[in-house]
Amino acid sequence: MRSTKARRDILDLFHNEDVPLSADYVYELLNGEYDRSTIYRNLKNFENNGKLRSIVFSDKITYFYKGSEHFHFIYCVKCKKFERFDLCYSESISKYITENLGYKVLGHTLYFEGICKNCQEEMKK
Amino acid sequence: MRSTKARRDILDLFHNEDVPLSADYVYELLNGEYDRSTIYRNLKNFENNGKLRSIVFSDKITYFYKGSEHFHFIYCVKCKKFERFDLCYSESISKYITENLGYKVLGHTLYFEGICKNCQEEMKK
DNA sequence: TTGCTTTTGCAAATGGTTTGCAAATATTAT
DNA sequence: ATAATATTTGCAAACCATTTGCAAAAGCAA
Repeated sequence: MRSTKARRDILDLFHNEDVPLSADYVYELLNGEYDRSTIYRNLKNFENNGKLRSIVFSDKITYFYKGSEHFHFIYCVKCKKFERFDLCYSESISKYITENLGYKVLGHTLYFEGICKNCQEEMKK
Repeated sequence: MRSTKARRDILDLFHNEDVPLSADYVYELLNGEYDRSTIYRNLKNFENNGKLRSIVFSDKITYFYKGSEHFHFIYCVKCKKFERFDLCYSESISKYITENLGYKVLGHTLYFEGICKNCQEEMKK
């Protein structure tokens, strides 16, 4: 895979980013400097070589995040923002699935949806 | 909400079904007797009144399942079938999110992906 | 059955994502 | 550096699950 300006710019966005980004949001963060197809293609490339991971929420949009760590998200259905949390019981569930159902587990997806603190305050007004 | 043949036929499919069904599969199971828009509209109706729940997998297709119970799924990426499992630690995670992040939790999605026993055998051949 | 409301089928629209292709850019050998 | 080769980009069109507008059909109460 060659190093191009588009790829460097896209990947840079994720370095200090803790929450998942959609292709469209990446496009906007880069001020439309690259075509959407370029963004989509490269996000997928990064996912294939492990630099990014992706998750699909109930809105059916793919969100990407750094592939180096393992964590999960809670999504506020009002303000549409994510927050990260690290608690995860996947290992014990994986064990259960492997031992009792015989699967070879490849991965899992876990996310919560709710209303964040700020939005709860907003709604009281 | 009125009782129509379409609604009765659609809902009947879920009574003895343990795994999630897509709108398209519902359409096929009913031999194309109803228009896809009818299927889509009614699945969404059922979800709104609690008769069904839905989950979106990484394929971005909405799958519906009986709303009466709470359970999760493991999906075989080879044979594309689901299997249900009931183990879930969502309550302790919910508690964590509520107490530490201040969210009001509305729901969660948890699924695993892997390769089922049969497909593992197949792959050995 | 009448009259009113909801539901259905059809066709067209939607929207995120993908793809074909020619032009532009990165890499490699000269 | 330069030319030769392979990859990547931008553009426009295609995809595909899902949604929507609208007129005809079906459910339901009186």
